[in-house]
Amino acid sequence: MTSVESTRVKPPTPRERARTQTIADIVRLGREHLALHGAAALSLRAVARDLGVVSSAVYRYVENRDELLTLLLIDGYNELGDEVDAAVDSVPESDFAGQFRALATAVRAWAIREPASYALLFGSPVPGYQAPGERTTVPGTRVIVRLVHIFDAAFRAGALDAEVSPGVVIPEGLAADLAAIRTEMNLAAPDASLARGVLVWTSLFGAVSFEVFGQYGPDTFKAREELFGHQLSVLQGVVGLQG
Amino acid sequence: MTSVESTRVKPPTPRERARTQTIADIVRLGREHLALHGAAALSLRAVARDLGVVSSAVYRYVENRDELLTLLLIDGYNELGDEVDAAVDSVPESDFAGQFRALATAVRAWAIREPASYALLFGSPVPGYQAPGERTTVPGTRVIVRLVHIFDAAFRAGALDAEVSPGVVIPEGLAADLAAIRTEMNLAAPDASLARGVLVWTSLFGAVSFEVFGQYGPDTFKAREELFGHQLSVLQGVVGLQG
DNA sequence: TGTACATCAGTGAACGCGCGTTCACTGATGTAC
DNA sequence: TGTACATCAGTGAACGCGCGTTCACTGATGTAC
Repeated sequence: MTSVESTRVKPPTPRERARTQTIADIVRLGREHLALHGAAALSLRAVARDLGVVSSAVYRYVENRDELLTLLLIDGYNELGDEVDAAVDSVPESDFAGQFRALATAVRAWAIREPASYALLFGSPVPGYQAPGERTTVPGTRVIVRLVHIFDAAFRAGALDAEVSPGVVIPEGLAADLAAIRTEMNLAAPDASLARGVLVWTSLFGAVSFEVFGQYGPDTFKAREELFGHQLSVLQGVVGLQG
Repeated sequence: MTSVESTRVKPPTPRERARTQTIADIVRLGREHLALHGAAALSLRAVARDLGVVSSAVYRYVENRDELLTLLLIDGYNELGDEVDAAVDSVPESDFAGQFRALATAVRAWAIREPASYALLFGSPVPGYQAPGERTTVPGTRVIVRLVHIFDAAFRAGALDAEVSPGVVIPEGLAADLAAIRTEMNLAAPDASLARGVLVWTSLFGAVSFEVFGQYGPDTFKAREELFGHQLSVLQGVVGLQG
């Protein structure tokens, strides 16, 4: 296919650059609209208005409303993923507990800064919209993949206490699920650690969601950063991460 | 006030009974609509259609769209609260771990059965809608109040290990928040136990939300009841609940 | 028990609004010779 | 370098739709005497 080669070799034409820029503008304006009115009220007409263009013009760039939602989903996952990666990368490789806390803190900071995008990614599903797995799975799993790799690296380095509470047994079906995950992600940690890792994952997002979605109420917790920090300490203990 | 006394003494007139029934029908139809199209798309016109009545007629019963949302919110909180209460009450008073598991299992069962109501109560906030605290706070706190009382009763009975991990300290601001909660709810448990109780609370709803909102993906976990049961066992350990 | 009046539920028309999406079109930008 | 044609961005009108809310009204139900 000559056309594929040529698009790689040739620099983008002005028209192509304009097109890329316009799509980026549409995503940006979509996010603003999301922040103000929520995903269910996201409208192509409103984005067109903000873009200074007639409503039918956005159909040159986006197939329909659902595709705009998909673009926003991917954009959100990648922004979160980038910030999480940067935060984790700034901690020494051997400091697994520090990496875990950096990841969690980055998730919380992004969620508080971008509550509408966070709600789109981790809140109630948008009625009538189904994300296309082939486009969203990879960006959508960046945080959990990174988290699992921190735990697994800690285990391989002997920094993960796999015998936190030997009394709890892993039932058969769960063990099968965990075995499949271990194979697919090429992990070394035992069932007990993986299962606890899953709980830490859900607990982290549970804590962030409660805070972002206002479940704590307006007055009950004033020291929210301290609360979150304490929760991280306890979760560290849950998964047996020393530090 | 004679009118107040008379409304208490006299049996309701047919008209009053019809009115009560119609409001109940509106709430029921509102919930169906919620389940099908989500909170943001909840419309008085659709409810009126289902009720077999002209759209303006519902204004005899409900002030506006926001009030219908409030009714649905209260209805959901109370249904969940009733089921949680029934589940906990069916466990012996001395079996604190069993009570905790009964509460958590009831929350999960209700959430899976009523995902749209669960999303309204615990998912992303509805844009443009602010719940009236004076009407929703009491029903909205039934589950956490019940959970805290299980933990506190366990502590008073000596069944709560308050020294689960002595290494973790409670920072000053968080301690102040916890002290206020202890006073207001008349609790006996120490800071460490209360703080861990908060984490257990957020973790419980985090796990349920991930499952109900589809964050686990379609295939990763097939043994979801086992996963949840295991998570409860670990959370029991987190708060130091023997059993 | 019968009548006069008040209360209430429900009607139907109307207001102004925003939405997603299609379509034929104009005019500017890019490409092939 | 210049011209002819193809591609593309954006326009403007239109389609059919549903929404929240108001208002004057009709007719049935309830109440006071």
